[in-house]
Amino acid sequence: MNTMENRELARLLRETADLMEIAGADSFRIRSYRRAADAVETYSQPLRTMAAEPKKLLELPGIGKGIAAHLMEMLETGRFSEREKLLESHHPAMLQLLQIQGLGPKTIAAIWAKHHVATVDEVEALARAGQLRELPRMGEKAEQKILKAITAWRAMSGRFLLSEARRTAGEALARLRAVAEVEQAAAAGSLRRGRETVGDLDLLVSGRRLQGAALAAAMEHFLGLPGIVEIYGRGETKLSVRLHAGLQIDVRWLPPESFGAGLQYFTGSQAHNIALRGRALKAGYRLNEYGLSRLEGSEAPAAGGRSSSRSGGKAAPPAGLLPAAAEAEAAEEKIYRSLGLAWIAPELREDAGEIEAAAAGRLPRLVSEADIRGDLHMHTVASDGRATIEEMADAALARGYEYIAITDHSASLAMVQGLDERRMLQQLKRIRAADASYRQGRRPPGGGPERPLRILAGIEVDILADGRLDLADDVLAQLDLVIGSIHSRFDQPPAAVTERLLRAIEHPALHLLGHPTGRLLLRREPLALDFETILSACLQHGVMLEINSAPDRLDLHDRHARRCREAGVRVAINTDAHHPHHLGLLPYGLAMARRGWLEPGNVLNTLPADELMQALNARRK
DNA sequence: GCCGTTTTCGGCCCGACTGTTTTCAGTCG
Repeated sequence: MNTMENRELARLLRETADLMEIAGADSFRIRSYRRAADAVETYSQPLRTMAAEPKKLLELPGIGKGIAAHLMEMLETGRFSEREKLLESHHPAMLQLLQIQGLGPKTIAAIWAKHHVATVDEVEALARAGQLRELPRMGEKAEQKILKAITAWRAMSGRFLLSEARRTAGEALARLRAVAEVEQAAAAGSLRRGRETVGDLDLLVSGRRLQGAALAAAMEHFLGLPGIVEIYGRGETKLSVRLHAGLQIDVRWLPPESFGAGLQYFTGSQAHNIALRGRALKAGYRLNEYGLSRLEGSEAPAAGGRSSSRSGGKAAPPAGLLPAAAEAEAAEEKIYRSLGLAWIAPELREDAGEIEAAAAGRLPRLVSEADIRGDLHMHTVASDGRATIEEMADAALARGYEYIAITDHSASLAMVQGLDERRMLQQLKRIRAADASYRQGRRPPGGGPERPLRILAGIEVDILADGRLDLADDVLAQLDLVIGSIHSRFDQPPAAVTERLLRAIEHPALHLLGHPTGRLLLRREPLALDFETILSACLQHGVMLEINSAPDRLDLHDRHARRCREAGVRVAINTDAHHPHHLGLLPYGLAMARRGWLEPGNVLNTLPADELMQALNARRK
């Protein structure tokens, strides 16, 4: 029986599309493969369950006879001959080269044709030797750019976006929890702290009957997790594996009475733990992963010894990124309390003042999912979204939101058929009509009483190289919300991008600055912009910043979020939803907002609808 | 390759920008 998951099938299709691109295949054909990959990945059921009825595959949008046959081959044999054929004439390392900013299929093909070279290391050597510039339309500047991009790529490789890591952690934890003797299972480490990228996963398990043969059986069961390609280490209490994608997972067993202490210890960060242990020492304690104990001369373990509480009553700890068992956090809380500290949210544990604040009782009341009243950045079929205004509105109602803003792309993002003035005005009419209907009250799709939803009209407008916005002022003036983003030439020097943003901030129509510090994608180096200057310009002009929760990008850094708080510049935490289910991806942006110590008052979309409108209109005066 | 049909072919994905050019190819979104 084949175990290929949808994600794996989608990956093979995408890689094949990449190889086809290097091979110079027809671009529409390539696009079909990519669209099919999207369809496979977002399909709700595992395709392997449909292997018996190949015809059902054809019901998926973007999958026709050709790709259905490819999928059947993969499901039945685990192989994909079309891809293998391409790999005979092309090198698999080319797929990595495509991740280098500025290196595209044409250049990669040209390098191969001339030098028969395809790995990152080899291309780097060519560039250093000044041999890349011998290729047509390549010069010294381009060569230097590629060298820089390789450095940036190296810095990011080996780390995984929070969204990917979180999804994998969810699957891995589910597998552990399926074992009867496992009473507690939680993710610790940088994932729990909500870092934008995660190096590896630390999973902790515990259970009173989870020992001896039961523990060994549980570990064995875990090894059935799809995608494991290597077992690094396998001891009595620890298991280390590597997944296909390269992510490493460590599973650690802890005695039940140490679970809280272990969770604290393995959540880190290291700097936080060092500071905390220092504080413990001063107070006469020793803190390690097994608990907090008095140093000699004193008895009575202070905390971490038996987390007893089977209370079941929920103390409702502040919502973290991954819902760890409430009782585990309660055990953690004991440790902090014993050290004279309030429990510190994982996102804050960076030794960045959180311990002092906890001691003084001045920890922020962090913004949480429950505070968010609406989403102010979403796309529809008018540009590159997958759903209509009404479908997005229904999804928002189902989440209990009070308002949304429809913000499709403007014209210069031509690939997605962005809106020009004429189409924006048509879209505006549709949004106003939908608003008129939904503000009267609607029953959420899942049931429940009728509730009103405000639908604001907006645009994600492109900030051009000279700082102009790419829609006419008289059209922008009719919109409730204008988000300015840069969609091209992020490889401009930081000073040029800063200048570009500053010009846009002066534009009276702009409310929100999207991608304010440069995108943090796996392929990209975060841009070092002059953030202080940007912030003071925002403050002066009443422009706010966006924290974009889209899974492949976290634009604002935590230190920047914290500077927003200090400077009094509001942020909006939006999902950039292209599909109704993207509205549920809020945690990625929230984690960053929380790491930036943001409180509800710092966040635009925690405001009630009336106050939100006031805040937006204030910009106009 | 897929899709839709005015159904078995023709349309689908294009503008901004850079570095290389001297008119435009390649990359990105």
